Amino acid sequence: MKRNTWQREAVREALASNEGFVSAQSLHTGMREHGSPIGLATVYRALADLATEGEADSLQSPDGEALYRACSTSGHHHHLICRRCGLTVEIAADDVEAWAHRVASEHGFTDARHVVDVFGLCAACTGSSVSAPAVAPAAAPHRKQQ
Amino acid sequence: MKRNTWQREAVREALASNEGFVSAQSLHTGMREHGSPIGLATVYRALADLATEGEADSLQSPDGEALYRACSTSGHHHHLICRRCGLTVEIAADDVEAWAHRVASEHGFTDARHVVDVFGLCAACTGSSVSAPAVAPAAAPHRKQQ
DNA sequence: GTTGCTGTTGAGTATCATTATCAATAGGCG
DNA sequence: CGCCTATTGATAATGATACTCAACAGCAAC
Repeated sequence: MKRNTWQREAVREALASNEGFVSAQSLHTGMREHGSPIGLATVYRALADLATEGEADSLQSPDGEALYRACSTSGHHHHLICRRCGLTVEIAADDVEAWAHRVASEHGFTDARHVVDVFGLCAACTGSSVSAPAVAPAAAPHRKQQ
Repeated sequence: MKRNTWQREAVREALASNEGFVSAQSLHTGMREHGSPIGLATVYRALADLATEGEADSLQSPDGEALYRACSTSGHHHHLICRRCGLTVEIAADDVEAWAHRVASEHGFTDARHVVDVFGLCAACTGSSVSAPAVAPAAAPHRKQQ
């Protein structure tokens, strides 16, 4: 039986309070900074569950990190993501859905899924593009500083 | 100055001899099995270089691994990938390019890039879908066995 | 409210991919 | 041929994520 724990709810809320995509790591760090003693493993588990249940969307960042986001639109959709501040807009893309299935079947492929995401600079970040990030860095996805 | 080494050439060839996307790890393993004493770090470096120079395309597998492929089409294009055997077809997608830029600018985003890939089952794999993989597993991207 | 069963948690550890380190090696120009 | 320096590769380091297992905490029955 599935139990209700404050941890799972806390992860859901922390995710919902985020504008854009966040990594499990940074979500965990953020939650601890807010006083929650939640464990890292639990955050990973909760995020995986939410993604499975369709309450969250996930994508792979170019760095190979998995990023998560609580999505308001329940159905299938795609994302327009600011690569500077992480701001995310949900976009419907019926044209693209149709295109994906068409090219798949043209080449004999079946059971087509697709990954379609657009990265750019949002209006705010375009303006302040040359200087340091002007927006809350907490909202931005975690980046490795290698 | 950029030097020509047999290692770099060997990676290029190994990549070219592959139908679909391969991970750096499996490419390295395969090369060693063919008798090449090349080092893992060198394979990573060579793949990163090839990707930078546009001689190879890379994408993140759902497992978070980076996969590489030698692409014949020089310009910008996308991929239709069999999730069973790794077979990859290069597809042009002018419609999608236009769409991506349109939705980006509609939302005030600039400098739009996009990730567009279609995963499915190729004709051969669709036929043998219920049983074990019928195609050469060497051609399939490496998968973690967790 | 108490008890007991069992799903969940979390600290630590393991694993895997990838990158950094650095001494030894080998292009390629003179 | 010899030198300079880019490249290599064995190994260690790093970072994300998954696993382990004992302690804990929902929840239902009493």
